[in-house]
Amino acid sequence: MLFDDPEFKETIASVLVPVAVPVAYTYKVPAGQSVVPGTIVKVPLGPREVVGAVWDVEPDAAINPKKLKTISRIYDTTPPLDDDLRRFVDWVANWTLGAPGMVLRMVLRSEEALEPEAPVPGVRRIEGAEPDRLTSARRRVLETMEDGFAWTKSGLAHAAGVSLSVIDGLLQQNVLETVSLPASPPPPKPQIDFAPKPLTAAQQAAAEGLKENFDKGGSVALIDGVTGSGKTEVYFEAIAEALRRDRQALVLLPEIALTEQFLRRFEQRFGVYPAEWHSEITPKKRARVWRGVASGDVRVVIGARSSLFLPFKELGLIIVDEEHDAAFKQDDRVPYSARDMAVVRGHLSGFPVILASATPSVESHVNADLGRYALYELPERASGAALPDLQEIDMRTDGPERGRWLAPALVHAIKDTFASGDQSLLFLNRRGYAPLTLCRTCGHRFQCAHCSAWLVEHRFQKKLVCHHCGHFEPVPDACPSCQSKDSLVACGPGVERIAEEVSDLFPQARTLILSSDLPGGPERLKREMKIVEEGGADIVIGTQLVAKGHNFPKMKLVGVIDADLGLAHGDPRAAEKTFQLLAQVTGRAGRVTGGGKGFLQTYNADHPVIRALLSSNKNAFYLAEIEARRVAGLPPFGRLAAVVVSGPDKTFAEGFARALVRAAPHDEAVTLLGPAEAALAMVRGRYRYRLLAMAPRQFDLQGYLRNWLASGPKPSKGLRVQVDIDPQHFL
DNA sequence: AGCACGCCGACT
DNA sequence: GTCGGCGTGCTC
Repeated sequence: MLFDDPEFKETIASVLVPVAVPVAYTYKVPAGQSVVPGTIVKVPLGPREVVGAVWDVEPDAAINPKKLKTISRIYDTTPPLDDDLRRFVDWVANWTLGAPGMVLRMVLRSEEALEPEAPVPGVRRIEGAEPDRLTSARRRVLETMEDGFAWTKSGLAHAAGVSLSVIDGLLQQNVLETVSLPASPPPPKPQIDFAPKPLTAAQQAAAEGLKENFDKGGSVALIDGVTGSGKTEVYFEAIAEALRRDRQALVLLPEIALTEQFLRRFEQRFGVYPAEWHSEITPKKRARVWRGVASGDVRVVIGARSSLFLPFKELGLIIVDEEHDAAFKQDDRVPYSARDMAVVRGHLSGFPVILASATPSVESHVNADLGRYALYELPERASGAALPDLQEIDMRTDGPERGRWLAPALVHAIKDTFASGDQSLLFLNRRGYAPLTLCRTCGHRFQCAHCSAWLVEHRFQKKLVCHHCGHFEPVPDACPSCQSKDSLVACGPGVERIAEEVSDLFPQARTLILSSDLPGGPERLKREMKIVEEGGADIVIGTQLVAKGHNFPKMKLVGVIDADLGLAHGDPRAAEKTFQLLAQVTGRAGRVTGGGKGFLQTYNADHPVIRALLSSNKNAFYLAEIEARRVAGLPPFGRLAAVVVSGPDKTFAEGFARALVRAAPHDEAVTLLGPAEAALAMVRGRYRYRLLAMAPRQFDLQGYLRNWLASGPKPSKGLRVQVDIDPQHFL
């Protein structure tokens, strides 16, 4: 019988498609062709065709075979996704309660990469052929081509100093012929011993320890080093070790803005630039990096969180720099934490992962403390310069007069710094002139019509702006409520107001504001950053964007205008975020030349975050956080799981959370911390309610949540369940 | 009538 | 995530 003949037997395969469905779909494999798990394919899906990957061959077909469609294309020039990557995709999907296909989508982000690189059209000399007339331009072209190699048209025109039409003329006369140049050659490999820097004793010890981690499969190391202690030099040695072992390495950075200087430092150490991967890479380069990573031609990638899903051929190391940074969390589509998933990928594939930060997150600190992570501390600046001398200014007793924001002690320090020709940085994480405007007569407060936040006055632009949704309106002459004229007062300071006070106090000083909303956009900001770096400003007033990346060699003084800002709101990470931000900012003082000074203006001099900053004792901060959690009756760090439930429907989110509490075993209570991180969610304007639930690890949250989502009341549209759990405990 | 927009469900 | 179907409501 025909159907018993193996030649004619139809084979089927399950294929993950980039769609939010919970299972892989089944397709027929075209006759005479074969696929393996991981093969990248194109399949019909509804009215269109999509790229997916074979997840299983010969599955038990659970669907009417008559319904099956056939795989329309098999990408056989691209290597199939390996077991490790497929396990990783499944793991992340389960972890985030998302569809595996949506995770796979992050792997297959460059459809262009699946095609072999298009050959470059080029030209070559036809042996012996001569042009009818040898003009000087033509002679230059032929001389340039004497080596006999093929050239691209534009490259040749440029090298010979002629226009393209000269080349076209020679082609016309059959002196040159068009050929296909092989696509661009593989990028040069990093040279392991190109220019290693001499290491301090502490750096050397850390580098040695990291090398040993390669023999302990899937281990995690935390490098906790103060600003300027040379963390980068240490993990460069780990990259060198990965390269020695013929493995690829990946460095994750939280922001694109940080890549440029990293690329330069890498080039100085290894002699070549690493491949770059982030959202602003052009599609062509993106495809080239994807292919290179899959073929093994690319050995080191430096990228944003999405590079975690690249199909490395032989990945052997991931480094997460600035591991505490919230930018590693993706909030849309598949919500994942790249830092945590990096740990997972290392664990699944058995290679080391390195987390690095001057201010590690509390969970990483705890993991190191519990011995789950190897800890390497770099306590000193590599240059030997002392850390800045930090002092508090208690605003209750030593504050400025009414209507002023700089305390006398800080003004004095700025004066001294200015007199000795050094720079001062005044840090205030608040854009605009004043965070609140109200009417002196009737008490009217300017509120955003859309989201009820206060409108922030921007005096330069003469606008009242909502920092949550972007809504703005002109500053009116009269109070809209009582019509009184000249009765509006600005309450509290923003950077613009501090700048006003500074110009008043130091009219001779060159003052500059660094804030993301200045007219002129990113280009102007870049220019001004450079001006500051080169010493072209004496007093800089900046928001949080001065905290990272840039080195200001002449910066000798940092004054934090309001150290309490950010400690107040209901975000459970408020203390941690404030500590990290202020530690990074005050760490700038004297970073390059040493001998910096810092001042914290505070009304909460007893707050543990302020105390920890002043004592330069990070441990005091971590102890305080751990204690705060104990006092609040929450499960300790390192032992808990958390789920963020968010959606436009308060009733649903709360019902969900309550059901979660009820479902937990009574002695392992799930704790609710709602509405947590609500501010962040609302900034994005998508969710009105957000709750954070926590449960101990023994409680199967994923299983419970899946079940609940499937059988509970129908969730309103826009509901998101986001898992925010340190996965270390589940590995 | 013709079409813009929003919501909903299917997609193997 | 993306598409088509279908309802509502509005107009050179």
